[in-house]
Formats: sequence, structure tokens, C-alpha cells
Amino acid sequence: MPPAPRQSAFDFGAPDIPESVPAVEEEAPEIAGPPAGRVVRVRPDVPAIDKLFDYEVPDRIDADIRIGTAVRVALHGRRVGGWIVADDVEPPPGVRLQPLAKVSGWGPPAELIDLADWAAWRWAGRPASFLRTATAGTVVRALPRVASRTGPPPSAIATDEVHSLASDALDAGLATLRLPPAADPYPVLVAAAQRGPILVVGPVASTVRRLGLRLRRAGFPVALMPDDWAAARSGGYTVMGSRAAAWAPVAAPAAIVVLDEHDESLQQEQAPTWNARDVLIERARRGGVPCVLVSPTPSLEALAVSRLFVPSRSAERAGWPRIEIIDRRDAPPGEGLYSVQLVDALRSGGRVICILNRKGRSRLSSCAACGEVATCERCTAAVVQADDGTLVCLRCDAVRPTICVNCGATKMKNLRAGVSRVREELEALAREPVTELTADTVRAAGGTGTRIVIGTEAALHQIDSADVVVFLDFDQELLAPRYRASEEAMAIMVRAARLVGDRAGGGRILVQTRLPQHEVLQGALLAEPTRVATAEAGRRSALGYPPTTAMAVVSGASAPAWIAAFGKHDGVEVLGPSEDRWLIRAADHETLCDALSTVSRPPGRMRLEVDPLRL
DNA sequence: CGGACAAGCTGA
DNA sequence: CAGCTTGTCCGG
Repeated sequence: MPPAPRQSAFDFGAPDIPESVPAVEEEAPEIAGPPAGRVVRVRPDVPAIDKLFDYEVPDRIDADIRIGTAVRVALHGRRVGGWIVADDVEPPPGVRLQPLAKVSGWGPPAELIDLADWAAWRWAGRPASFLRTATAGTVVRALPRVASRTGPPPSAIATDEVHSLASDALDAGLATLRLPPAADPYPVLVAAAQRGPILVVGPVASTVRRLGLRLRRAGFPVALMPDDWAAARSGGYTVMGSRAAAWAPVAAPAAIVVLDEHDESLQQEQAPTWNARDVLIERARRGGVPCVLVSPTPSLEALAVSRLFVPSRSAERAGWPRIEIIDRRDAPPGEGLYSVQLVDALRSGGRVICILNRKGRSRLSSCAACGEVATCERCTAAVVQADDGTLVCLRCDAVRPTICVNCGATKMKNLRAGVSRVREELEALAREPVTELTADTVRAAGGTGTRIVIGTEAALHQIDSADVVVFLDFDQELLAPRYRASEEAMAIMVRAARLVGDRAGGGRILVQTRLPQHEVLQGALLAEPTRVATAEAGRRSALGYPPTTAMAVVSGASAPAWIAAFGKHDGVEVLGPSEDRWLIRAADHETLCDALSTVSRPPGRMRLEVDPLRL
């Protein structure tokens, strides 16, 4: 347990002295040798400075200084924040050391200081950005008392199949635990927390929080991140939270659990594009503690590095809803998106969520200047405006920039948004009001009000339960031109499955498709996610995509300069440019990241994305 | 990052 | 050559 900070120690000496006072020059020269005081190394929290500096520790704050402590230091005539990263160091000769200016408060434990260096290498970022994630949002001057273990005796906890499977997984060290969408992960947390305070991270904060409150009610001390940072830092607590909690300041968790490890929101969108799953795998490895990755549809990344545990076939099957595949290949012309089965579902009563995976902004665009309807130059079908602003033909897949063929104007207006039009038609079919939900719709506090809802994929995040989910056109997901399309489609299926619940509870998913044999649909239908993983692993390996390889994407105005400085490295391919982006590829992350770390950033804007989710 | 300092440009 | 801009270096 760390010593309690002495309350008077946080600020000391005179307040900030005006910088212009040249007091130092007037001092008498040092008599003999350097002072024998304690010297620490500090990483400044300044984005552009990737260098460590040494400072003397004034006696008054000596007790508060340890690795991780957040401090303020004088650097080049100003005061900046930073963290102690090494203690009792030998300063470089000939440097006149300054004293630490001030202790800001508690920082992350030493383990995370090292982990930040590793993550900076792994995702080509700066250690300071990770240390910021690992530090409390507000200054923490004192820690609460260390939690005492108040968990119930192991015998008082009911065990079931999931609990014992989780125990086996924990014994395996690094394990993937495949639990179907409707399965409750709580027994996994209990099995882990029985070994001591654990660290739990999942993509959805509200879900993790609910699980945390359940554990707390069962008698386990739980700190919920980010609010309970100080409690987490004090030790003894099970610490839970969403992505950023991968950097929760717990010194030695007894085990680590990642919930829904396949979920893309565990990866940060902005660079450095670190992934909580990978950070936690490394944390567990360094700490020598078990790490269990839980998912209904494990990522290839997880499967590649861990041992897989699955429940019995019947248990897994029971945890998926009934999936009805509606083959649209021989749909009568003119029926459009509206199959007989869909109409039945709409009229059958119960909550129906219709999902139209229409990524395009508009079903039909016309020129804002001359009113000409935008059509394909090759086949004259109407084109849709894609999110990247290009016009894409749905019939022949031709792509062209957003330019009116009639007058050359570059601004289009939406004649009809995809989902909006379908909403009207569903209303006519159902003979009752239908609500539209998209990413920009603000959900009313009491829900949507109507029994039937139409929305984009975002609706699956906004609604928490339904009787039926209908995918009006799932093929756009299955055929999306992204290398992770199958895994993403499976993740969407999992979300839908969670809304409707298991098959015993009547949960149903209707999927309209022209690809009924696609492994995603078969995998969900049969509750066998292995089908997706196997097919996908073969393709990735054949194409040289992750996780068979490690990749990074370089883009932005300064990308050419970066590529020029990068040059050639053994075992590293540089592909491109394609659309002003370069792809860097190597057999593994060691090779890739070692090579990336040899180059310093040129001035100007650029983005270096390691493990890109999209290529 | 942002201050210090050096090298380069302008106008008399 | 003062006075200013622009560029490069470096911080403990």
C-alpha cells in the first residue's frame, strides 16, 4: 500500500517566480560535485516533445514522489505537466537540474508507465497520450482506503455451465470464451472475481456498469471507471469500464476480462488507434495473470492468439434467436424490399425493428443547380451518393465523382433519403404509424412511441428490446467492400440477436438476402460462428490481410514526406499510393512496429493508423 | 509545444 | 544596418 500523502506537501516554496528574473546567473559557483539529492526522470505531457528530462526532488515532496506521480515541471521557461517515469536516476553530466515545481497528484502505477511505452511502439503513438488516458480526469490528491475483500464465500455463489467454463478458461491463461448473444456474462465475472480483484472492460459503458452494480450487490468491492479512478488506484477493487478502462490504474489485477472483444468500438478511432483488447492481452501477459476474451463471435485476432472455449452445442444454440432467411433471388418483380414474410411480421403484433443498411446518403440525388437527376453514365440507372461523396451506381457499381453530367455543378440535393421513403411504405403496408431512427435522430425519453421502427444500423444501438428484427437488405453488409465485412456483418447480427433475445423467449430475426448460403447467415442460423471464422481466416491468409499480417495506413498531407523518410526495411512492404494513402505491411507487429518507430514525423498533418479497420 | 537565436529580407 | 520575418533547434 502506498503511503498516505502528507497534506502540506503538494505545493511548496514560492509561487511561480516571474520567468524573467535571471537569478541563477548571479549565484556563486557550486563548491564540490553535484548534490546527492534524489533525481527523477519526467515525461512531459507536451504532444511534440518525445523526450525525458531529469529533475531534483525537493525534500518537502519526497514522500509523494513515486513512479507515475503527476507533476509540474519547469521546461524551457514555462511550466508543463508530466509524469515521473523513473526514480533515482543518474542525470546526464553537465546538465543543471531544476527542482520539480509541484506535485499535481496521483498518477498511474509503474506497470502502466511501461505499458504506455509499449503501446506507443505498438500503435506508433506517443507514450504521453496513453498516460493521459491512464490518469484521472481531475487531480487526485488523496486515495480512499484500500478496499477490504467483502466478497461472499465461494460456496455461496451458485455455479452453472458458464461459470465452470469460465473457470477453465481462466486456468488456460489467455483464452477466448465464446458465449452466445443471449448468454449472461455475469458468471464469467464472478468466476474471475473469486480469484481476487479483477479488471473488466467492455465496449458499452452502460452494460459494463450494470454488471458492476450486480457484482457490488453480491459483495465484491467494485470501482466503476472513470468516476472511481481514485478507488481503483488505491487497490483491492474490481475495476470495470469501457475502452479507456483498459488503462485503469490497478497495479495487479487477479485476472482480466474483455467483454465483446470482437466489438470495433474497443478500438480508438483517432490515432493512435489502440485496441483495448490488445492492450489488455499485453497487460495480462506482463502481469502473469489470466485474460479471458468473451464474445459470441470471436475476432480472428483473438482466435489467433488464445485458446478457444465453447459451451455445449445445445447451450450455444439456445443462446441465439431463431433466424429466418428470406431468399430474395426469386422475388416477384415489383415486390421490392417488401416480402410476404416481412408484411406478415409487420402485421403480427409485437415490436418490429426494420433495419435498412443503406449507407448511402440518398436513394436518389438531383443536381442542386439544374435539377437533373443523377444517373449512371454507363448504364443510366439512378446513382446514390455514398458517404465519401462519390456517386455510386447500384446496378453496375460504377463510381464517379459528384459532378452533374448536365451542367457540371458539384452540389447534389437528396430527393429522397433511403430510410425515409421506406418508412412511408412500411406505414402503408402496416396501416399504422412507423417511426424512423437514424444516427442523428434523438431518441425520445420514453422510447419511440410506435410499435414498428425503421432505421439504419444505428437503431440497433438505440433500442434495447424488440420481438422481431428485420434486415430489409442484408446484402449490402455482406458485400461491403471492406476486408472485415463478414466480421462486421456478424457483429450486427449479434446486436440484433441481443434485442430479440433467445429462441426460447420467442426472439426472431428476419433476413432478406440474395446470398442465403453466405457463411454469416449460415453461422447465425446454425449458431455456429466458426463458419465465419474459418471462411474468413482462409481468405485473409490468401490475401495477406491481418491477422496473418500486420498493417498500417499512412495518409494526409505529409504522408509523402513520411513515406520518403521511411524508405525500405527488410520484411516490410510499402504499397501505394492509392487515393493518397499508403499501406505498410509486414509479417507481424514486431517487424512492422520496429520499422515504423525508425521514422520521426515530418511537419504537417498526417495520420498513421496501425491495424486499420478499413483499408 | 513555444521560446531563443540565427540567418535572410527590406528600406533607407 | 536596424527592424522585421522565417526557420531550426532544444528543453533537465
